[in-house]
Amino acid sequence: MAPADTDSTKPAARRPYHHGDLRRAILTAALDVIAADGPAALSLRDLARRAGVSHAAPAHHFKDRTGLLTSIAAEGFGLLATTLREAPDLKEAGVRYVRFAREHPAHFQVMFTPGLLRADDLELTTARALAGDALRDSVSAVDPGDVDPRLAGVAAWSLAHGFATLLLSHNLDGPVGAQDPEEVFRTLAATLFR
Amino acid sequence: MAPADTDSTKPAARRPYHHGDLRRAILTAALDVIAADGPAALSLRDLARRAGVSHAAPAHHFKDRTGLLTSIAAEGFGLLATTLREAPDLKEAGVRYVRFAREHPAHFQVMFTPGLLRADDLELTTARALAGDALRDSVSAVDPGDVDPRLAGVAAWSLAHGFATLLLSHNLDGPVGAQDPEEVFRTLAATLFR
DNA sequence: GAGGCAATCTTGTCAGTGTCAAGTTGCGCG
DNA sequence: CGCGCAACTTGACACTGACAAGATTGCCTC
Repeated sequence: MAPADTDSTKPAARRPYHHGDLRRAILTAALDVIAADGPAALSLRDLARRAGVSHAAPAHHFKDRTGLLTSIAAEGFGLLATTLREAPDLKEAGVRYVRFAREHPAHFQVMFTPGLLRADDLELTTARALAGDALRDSVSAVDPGDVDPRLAGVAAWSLAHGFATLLLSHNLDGPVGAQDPEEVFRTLAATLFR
Repeated sequence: MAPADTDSTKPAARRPYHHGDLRRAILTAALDVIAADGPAALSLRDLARRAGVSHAAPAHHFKDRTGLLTSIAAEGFGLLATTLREAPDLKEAGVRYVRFAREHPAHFQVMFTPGLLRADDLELTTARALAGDALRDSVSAVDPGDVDPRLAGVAAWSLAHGFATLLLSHNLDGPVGAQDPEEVFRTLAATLFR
């Protein structure tokens, strides 16, 4: 309850005002709820309660329920873009795509559910474009071979996205079992893209 | 508006009672809403209004909002199973998987969003198992070659599912463009599984 | 260093929703 | 003929998202 650090030096970024970092608090609480019970279980009032603020406080940071989810999606695409950029080659990019979905299930789920998002939001569209660029670059880095690069991109993305989605929806619990999903995907991609 | 057939012969199945086939009416209305605006936009009271019944009527056929969605998912898995059974080979099964997603977007969406469903529902689990069997049979029909058939199944499913999902979430509007998605998937599968 | 200003948060309210409980209707079957 | 049961209605309650209007507080300027 009592402030742990009363030193006057402001850490680095803007520490907003008089209550705390509400925006971030609500975001992380929302991510918890979504990861546990899906976006449908998310309630602004519940998030406000968890953060110890009044029921209308969230609306000031994210206007809407849709606004909150859109912010989450934008953040997700940003994270995904940097993740893909760190991959040395295409196959590894796929592995990290799957890892991203497992480590950020809430982001992932929201990112690919357009019905929840404000499609024309600027932050969202730019972040998504950035992630798209990262994916395209990964594809073009591979030896062009004889296939249409755009088709190859769709193939790689479909494979990784399908695997990740089925994984999150517990549809691979049987086939994959106790094995490490990333390793399964690695061998899968290797046999397919040989 | 007026009943077209007033003949006393009951068609074949149980024509319920004094109002009409409410269960089916609510199901199809729900599918319309979900296809248009996603499962989040679905309201039992709205469905009741469309069917011209009182707000609590749907609860008698599907207990819950979750119950309604679970029924939709079960129906979807049933449809998917028969669809897959009709395919001559594995690649064609993939094509029909994609076609299924396009023709039944509401079913597809709900089927793979576990947060909306009653996971232990009997109808659902049996229908899902049936679809799983159909998929497995399609995979085992192909020349076993040198790869683990279970891995091959996961690969094929991931590819088709990822493609379908990305298609429905409008993430392939750019790369695929005006081309026929099924044809794109066909060539994609051909180059990948050569 | 004092005043004001804008961002942040609160309080109050409204329509809409899911769900439960209890009543009503009407068909079918004995 | 009447009785039972499934299908539906009516009513109520707690909860939610959204909006409007007011209160608080940190910061910036002069």
